[in-house]
Amino acid sequence: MMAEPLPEPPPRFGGTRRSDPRKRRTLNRETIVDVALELVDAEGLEGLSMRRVADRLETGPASLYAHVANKDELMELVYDRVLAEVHVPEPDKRRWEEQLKDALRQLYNVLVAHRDIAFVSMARVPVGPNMLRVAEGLLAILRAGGVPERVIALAMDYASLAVNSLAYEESLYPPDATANQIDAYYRQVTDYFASLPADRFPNLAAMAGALMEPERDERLDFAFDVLVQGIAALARAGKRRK
Amino acid sequence: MMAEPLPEPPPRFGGTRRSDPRKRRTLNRETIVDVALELVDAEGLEGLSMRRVADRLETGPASLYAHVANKDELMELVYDRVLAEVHVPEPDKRRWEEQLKDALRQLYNVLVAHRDIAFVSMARVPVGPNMLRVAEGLLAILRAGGVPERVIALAMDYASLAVNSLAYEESLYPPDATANQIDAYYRQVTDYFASLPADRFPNLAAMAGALMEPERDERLDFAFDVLVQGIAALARAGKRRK
DNA sequence: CTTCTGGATCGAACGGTGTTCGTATATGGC
DNA sequence: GCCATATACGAACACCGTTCGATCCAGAAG
Repeated sequence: MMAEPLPEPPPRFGGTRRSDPRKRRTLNRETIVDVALELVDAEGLEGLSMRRVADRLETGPASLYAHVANKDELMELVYDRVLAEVHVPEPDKRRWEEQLKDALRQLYNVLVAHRDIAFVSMARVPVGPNMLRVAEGLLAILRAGGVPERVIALAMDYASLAVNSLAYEESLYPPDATANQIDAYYRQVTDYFASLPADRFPNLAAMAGALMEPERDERLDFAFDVLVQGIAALARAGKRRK
Repeated sequence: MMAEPLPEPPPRFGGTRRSDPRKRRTLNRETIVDVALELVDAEGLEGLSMRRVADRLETGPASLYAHVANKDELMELVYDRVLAEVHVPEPDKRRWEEQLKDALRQLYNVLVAHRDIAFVSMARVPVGPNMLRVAEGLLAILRAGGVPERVIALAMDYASLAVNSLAYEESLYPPDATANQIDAYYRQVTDYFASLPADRFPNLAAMAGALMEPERDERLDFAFDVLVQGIAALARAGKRRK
């Protein structure tokens, strides 16, 4: 921890082109990404703008472009920084399904902890060092499990899509919403479904209650179960065909 | 087809507050959604702005807000308009898995045909009349197949997420990119993976080729297979537990 | 037929956005 | 000590969603 920095002294009398010349040469990719991640953590991607990053660094937005190609690249750098928190275990061939599920779940948890950052990797695949590390770890688990190469290729693709979109979807609930508020919203939707004309929407009206019942954790478990069981089933089929 | 409309006559001499008084009262939700969809089809969601919709209707952006709450609502209306193209078949209990897969695939195709419109339903669930109709149809198929209610609730959730995110992901390739360009890009990524240090990334380096090999159609088939097989497996498990 | 009124219309403006341009500046290599 | 070059950055451009208020006019009320 550093001591709280003193407030800025007033500028010299005769006009100041540089706000504080001592501050030069302090800008770099790393601090820019740091600040950008702070903004994302505080307000989500919507709160991230070049101007606000620049403000926090006491400079103008143009200065950032010497270190970062554009906002997209900055977001990808932030995304990879977040992935630094993910740890993928050493593969154990007897438990590959469980390991895969745990790893995906951990990935999900890390993403959700940083608001809607998952959106970044839905727009394009950000190939940063940590992304590579995580991918390497997942590949190791699948290969140790004896999953055929072709199935691995497809599974990696689909798994990353599933984790990222699940995380993104989850992140859209405002983090300060109480369980009561979310519950109230669900009840509203349920009531609406139940109120639909039963002749045109018999199934929707009948299942209104059931549709809204599953809790967050159950939905997640279901999604990862579907994913891993599906991969395992296709792995067996793939091996048989060989 | 109507005759090409004549160009606007020059305004009367003494200044014109209304560009053309005859044109009043022509604005309504439907035409606004029409124009918005045109813009999305032409340039994707990025090309959709209140100002450009207004321009095409020869008015100012403020005029739209009498018919549409905000841009989000407009996008949801466009999304539901797109879903009008989806037709879900009558359920046949013996073929529910195949029917489900076909329906999801059709939904996917319709979404992809309208650029990145799928993004709209990832941000929130747009409950429009066509969304209801499609949901009703999917529910009918799953119920006819004897899938337990709880599994249906979870499956609907996950299926819509999967279809929408697959469609969104696909839509990010610029539609005017040639197969050659996409191929070249893949080769570039493959080469990069292959060039990674084999001591730190043994699996990634070894599988570089295999990872990029699957074609679009195969990736889609895999995803929908995983989804439907996973649901079927959990449906069996759910029934047994009863 | 006139008057009233409430919704539709819409010019102007507010406060933001990403990015570029041109210029100023300070530092590393000579 | 000089200079090339990477960095810094004020200003501006071209957008964006949305709001405010004034204006207009169709249809209801009298």
